[in-house]
Parts: sequence; C-alpha cells; structure tokens
Amino acid sequence: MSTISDRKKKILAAVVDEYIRTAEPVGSKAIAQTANLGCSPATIRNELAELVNMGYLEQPHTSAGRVPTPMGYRMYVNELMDRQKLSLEETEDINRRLNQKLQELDDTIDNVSRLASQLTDYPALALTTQSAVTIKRFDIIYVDANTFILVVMLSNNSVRNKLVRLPISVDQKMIQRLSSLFNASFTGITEDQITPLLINSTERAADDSMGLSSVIAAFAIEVLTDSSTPTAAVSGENRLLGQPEFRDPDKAHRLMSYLSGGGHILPADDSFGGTDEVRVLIGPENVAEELKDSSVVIASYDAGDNTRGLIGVVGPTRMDYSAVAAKLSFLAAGLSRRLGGGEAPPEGMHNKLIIKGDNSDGSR
Amino acid sequence: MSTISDRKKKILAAVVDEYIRTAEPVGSKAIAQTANLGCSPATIRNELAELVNMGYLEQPHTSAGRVPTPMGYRMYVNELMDRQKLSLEETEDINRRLNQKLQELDDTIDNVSRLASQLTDYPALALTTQSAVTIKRFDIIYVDANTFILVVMLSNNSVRNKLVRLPISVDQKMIQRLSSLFNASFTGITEDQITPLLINSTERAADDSMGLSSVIAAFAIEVLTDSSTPTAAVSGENRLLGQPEFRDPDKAHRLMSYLSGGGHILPADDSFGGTDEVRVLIGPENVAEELKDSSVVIASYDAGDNTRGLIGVVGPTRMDYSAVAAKLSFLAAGLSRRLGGGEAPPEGMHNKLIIKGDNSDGSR
DNA sequence: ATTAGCACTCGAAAGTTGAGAGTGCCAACA
DNA sequence: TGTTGGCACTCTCAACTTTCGAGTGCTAAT
Repeated sequence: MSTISDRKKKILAAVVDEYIRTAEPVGSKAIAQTANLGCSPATIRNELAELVNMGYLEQPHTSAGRVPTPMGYRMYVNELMDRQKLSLEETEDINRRLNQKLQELDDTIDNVSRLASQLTDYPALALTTQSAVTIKRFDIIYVDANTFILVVMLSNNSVRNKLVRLPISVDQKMIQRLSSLFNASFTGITEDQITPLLINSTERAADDSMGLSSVIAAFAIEVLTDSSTPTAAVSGENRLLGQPEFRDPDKAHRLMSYLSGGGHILPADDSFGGTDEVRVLIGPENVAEELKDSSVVIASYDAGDNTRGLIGVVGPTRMDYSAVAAKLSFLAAGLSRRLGGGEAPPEGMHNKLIIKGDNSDGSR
Repeated sequence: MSTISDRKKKILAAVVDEYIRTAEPVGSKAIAQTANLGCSPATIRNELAELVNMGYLEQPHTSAGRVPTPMGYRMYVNELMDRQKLSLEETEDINRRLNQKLQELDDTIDNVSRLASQLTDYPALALTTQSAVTIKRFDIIYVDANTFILVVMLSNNSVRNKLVRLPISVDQKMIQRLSSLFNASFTGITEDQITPLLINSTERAADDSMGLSSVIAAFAIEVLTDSSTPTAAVSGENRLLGQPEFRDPDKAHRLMSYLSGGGHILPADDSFGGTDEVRVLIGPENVAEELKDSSVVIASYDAGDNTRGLIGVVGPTRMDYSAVAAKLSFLAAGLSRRLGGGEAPPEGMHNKLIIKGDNSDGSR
C-alpha cells in the first residue's frame, strides 16, 4: 500500500515544487508542462486523483488544483526533493557574515538568530541548551575602598563580571582573602552545590562580618543560573507578513506573539543534536498548538564545552524546505567550526546534508 | 482666528477621546450623549462643521462622522487631554518590574524597550545617546601561559572583559608590565586618541615583541567604539497587528520592517532630553516617511555619566496619548532614579508631567 | 443662538451574475 | 490495460447591483 509508482513520485514532486513557488493550487495542465513526463493532462488527472486518495494531496474545493498535505510534504522532504547545494556566492556570503558577526560580539545567540532570519527570509530563533556549567576561577579587583569588580571565568570559557559598590569600606587584605577562599571552595561546583552552609563557612573563614561573601556568592549563583538556563533569541518575526498564508492579521498576530514569547519549538523530550543533521517538522507534527499549520526547520551546532546550540526557522508549511535546509545546515556547520571544540569538520561538509524527521506517517 | 471657543474645545476633546476608544468616526449624536454640554446634536453639528473648516477635524466621506486631523491631535495633546495619573497599582507594577529587570542584567537597553512595550501595548524602542566614553582602568588577569583576561572599567562605570588566548607563551612579568603601562597611558582618553603611534610606543616600552599591545589596544578601541555608538533596541513590533489601522498586512509589514531596522525615530538634529518631559510627534510631524501616519511618544531619562537614554513608543495617530505619556514619563523617572547620577527626583514626581512637542501648527 | 425636522449622500454589507480554471468521467484508441 | 481527447459540471473570484442605515446640511420655527 505504501509503495508508490515512480511517475506518481515525479508528479507529487512537481506539485510541491510548483506550490512552493506560487502558493496557488496546482492543476494538471501546469504539471504536464513543467514536469516533462511524456503524458497528457488527462493521465495526470488520474494520477492526481489517486494521490489524493492516498493522502498526499488534497483539493481546497472540487474544482481547484491540488495542494500537498502534511503527509505529502513529508514524503517530499524525505525522498523527493533535490538536496539543494548552495552556490559559491551563497557560501561565501554566509562565511563572510559569520566572520563579521562572531567577532563583533559574543552575545552570539542573538546574532545567530538574526543571521538565520536574514539568510532564509523567514523568522528564526536560536537557542542554547547549556549543560552544567561550573566556575573555573574567581578574581576580585580592588578599585577603591567602596568598590570592587568581580570577575568570574566559567567552564565554558566565557567570562562574566560585575561591579560591586558598597556602603562601607573594605581593605585590600579582605579582598585578597575572599579571593583565595572563593577560588578554593567555589570553583568546579555547580549551582545547586552552593548552599547556605558553604556560604556561611566561607564567611566565617574570611572573617567577613559585612556579608561580602553572600554578595559574591549571589553573583556566582546568578552567573551559573544564567549560563545554564537555556535562552532563546527570536528575530525577523515580521518576515511572516511577507508570506501570503499570513495575510490574515489575526493569524499572523497569533504566531508572532507565540514566537516573540520565545516559543518552544522543539518537543521538550527531544534528544536532538547528533551530527550536523537537519530536522524538519511539518504542520501537525509540531507539538505546539500555535505551530500546527506551520513548519519548522531546525539545525544543531556544536557550541563548545559539550554544549549544542539550535537554530530554527519557522514558516508556512509551503516553505522552501530545500533551500532553508541547505542554508541552515551550512550555517550550523560554520558555527560548529568556529565555536566547537574538538574536530573541525572539513570545509566542504555541507554537501553531505542529512535530513531527518518525524517518520511516523500517521497524519490523519 | 486661532482662538477657539470653550465649547468647541470640549467638543474636539470629546471627538478625540471617542475616536481613540473606538477607532470609528464620531457622529454628532454620540457627542451629545457622552460630553454633557446641554445642547442638541444639531448644535453640535454646526460646531463640528466649523471645526472641520478650521482644520481640526475631517470627514472620511460626506456622510460619516468626524475624525481628528493631525492638527486636531496636536491641539488635544497640547491643551485638551486630561493628564492621566497612574493608579497606585500601575505605579507599583512598574516599579516592581523595574527592580526586577534592572538587577537581572545590565544590558538594560533591551529590557527597557521590552518593558515599555509591555506597559503600553505598543511597539517600543529604546536607545542610548552615549557621549564620549573613556577607560577608567585596565586590569589584566593572568590565567595560564597562553591565556589572560582583559578587564576594562569605563567612565560610565560599566565593566567589559575579554578572554584572550595566545598561540605563544607569556610570563606574568610581561602581563604586569603591560598592565601598568596601559593604565598609565590609555586611561582617560577617548577612542580617537588611541593612535598607532601610542600603541607603538607602548609596545616598545613594554619590550613586547609579540604584539600583545596591539591586541589589548584593539580591545580598548572595540570597547570604546561599542559604548559610544548609539544602540537601539526594538520590541513588540507585533503589537502593531492588534491595531485596526494595521489590518492591512502590507502597511503593517512596512512599518514593522522599518522599526526592526532600528528605525530612526528622532529628528537627527534634535537636542532632546531636558528634564523628564515627554515629547509627542504626531503623524506628519515625523521626519521618517514610514512614520508619516503614525505617532511617536518619546521620553528621556538620565542614564548616568552625563548620558541620556530615550524610550519611544510607536502607534497609530489614534493612540492613547494620555495613557502612554503618563506611563513613559513614570518609567523614565524610575530609570533616572536608578541609573542617574546626581539628584534623585522625589518619588511622586510623575504628577508634574510636562508634555512638549512640535508646535509649528503648519500642517496642511 | 438653538433646535426639530427632513431630504440627501455615501459607504458597507449582502446579493447577483458571469467568466474561467480545473475537475471527473466516458468513450475511443494503441 | 494504460492513455487520451472531449465535454459537461462545479466552484471560486471579481465585478457589478441593491439595500440599508448612519450621519450630514439645510431650513424654518422657537
């Protein structure tokens, strides 16, 4: 039953391609012309009717062309679409932007999402799935009697700092002492290992009657929480409005609000992020109600320190999967190369693009 | 000619109020009921006709109600609207959010715009107009032979850091030397005073044959550029879609794209930012073509170190000026109190809300 | 100066029509 | 048996028409 003739495949592919291009239901005549199988519209009509029966296509109404169902898209993504290779200009463009963006600032996640959005012309979001972070070292810089700077280096090699102003005076000795104490007992531990007990004992050991220890400990907790909390950045929501399926302002508004809220795109339990594969979630395959008639393409990259980042792009189900997947894949590879630890993948790796996705096929 | 009877004022105010509320042209009957001047719809019709002649109102078509012109809004904003006082809950809410947001992170500008957008339910943007920033002090933390951390404290009391990894080894002595040299000659100067000459001489003085000086100097330049470049943050663009005047997706799209681009809201030459006044720009008063039929409300706050920040809110000309102005004003005051140097304004200051704006009256 | 009354205007919403694209099916054909 | 041309049928979309009602402007009376 699930086997499907070669010609049907070609026809299905033609329908999807055409529909992606025009956003209009595709008729038999159009297919007869574009896909040059040597047969007439009438024949194609018969095939189309069967494809509708099988659930790959549907008709908006009796006398319109055909439109792919989510199942049709799934088939297309899994087997039919030609894995697009980026042109040289495109790869160069992306590399150039990457170099530019990344050295500019390292609040990368925001830039990554903006970049992905610009490249694909769809809304994009980037998120980090940080693993357990610990503090590598503490430094306390004495500025004046009422001011010092906390500098903390984390296991993922990012550095955070905070300026602390005090209502009272401290001497350099105290700072010295606190510094070495914190370096001794607060490094290499995760957030939940910072207990009131630990803070207390440090306070006593440092002879700190002014509660400086708690200030420092609070900063440590803040930094650790902050770095191990997954954060999301969304950009380009407004690009939705360019898509004809979002001509309805209400519909657009709903989805945009959802995205702006840092929408949860991935199935929470999903252990996604193997090698540089790209995952596609089509319409109802999405968990979030708000995404049920949109599609999401996700790539994952190595962000160093055993951390993976995700870049996702959201669009109508009639999305240019091929182009988006190619771009995201290349982008992810580029990011991995720049941020990742370990083995740098070879430069040309975007060719062997693997696409994986929900294969449960059980739609409808 | 420009004098206007008391009753006309009341009627104009009533029209604007009603139109702001309903977004529908306002008829004579409706006014007769809401504004209780003791007179009949017929009388009001006469007055309305005159207000149209004077240019304060207009009719979308012969037999519809009246709608305020930009000039009408201007009059309303300048003289007629009741300066709204926030309720206790509202002020508390804002203060609570401020406390929360501000201590969370000091990449404030982003949070400020988000906050403003949430409060007003319009798109908002925040921007800084940094003045000349200098470096107060340098610290270099030795991590290991190939790694050190640069910490830089700026005149505006923000602290920046950067992890530097070297392909070669350095000893602590060198770090020591560089640190004191940079503290001696790179502090208190602005970006353009960092010349190749200066870098060179430092390099020689430190006996630095490995170009560390240039790395450090580059960081200094980066930080200074970064802090003295005005940055903008835009949030809540999607709230536009809630407004009936942006039901047209194209219109919405245009404006949203403009905003996302970090749109320039203020007349470039504008020396705005006295005390905590609020400025309103109505429709054609805006310089940017894209804003010609929208309105902007802007407040300015003291961001410390002789710097002022701006918070702006964008909406249709039919915007709730009174509420927005009150909220922005209070928000700006709160920010000034928290970030500002100098004299903290008293807690209840949002009452004496001053609104200034373009008074040129020359529309049409 | 105000008001009631009334004819008039005009836009929005609902209904009507016609054209065109695309189908399904049938009978003919290789 | 798979393919094809032909043709009647269906259904949407756009254009046009009709209806309805809100709101006006004017006039004459108070």
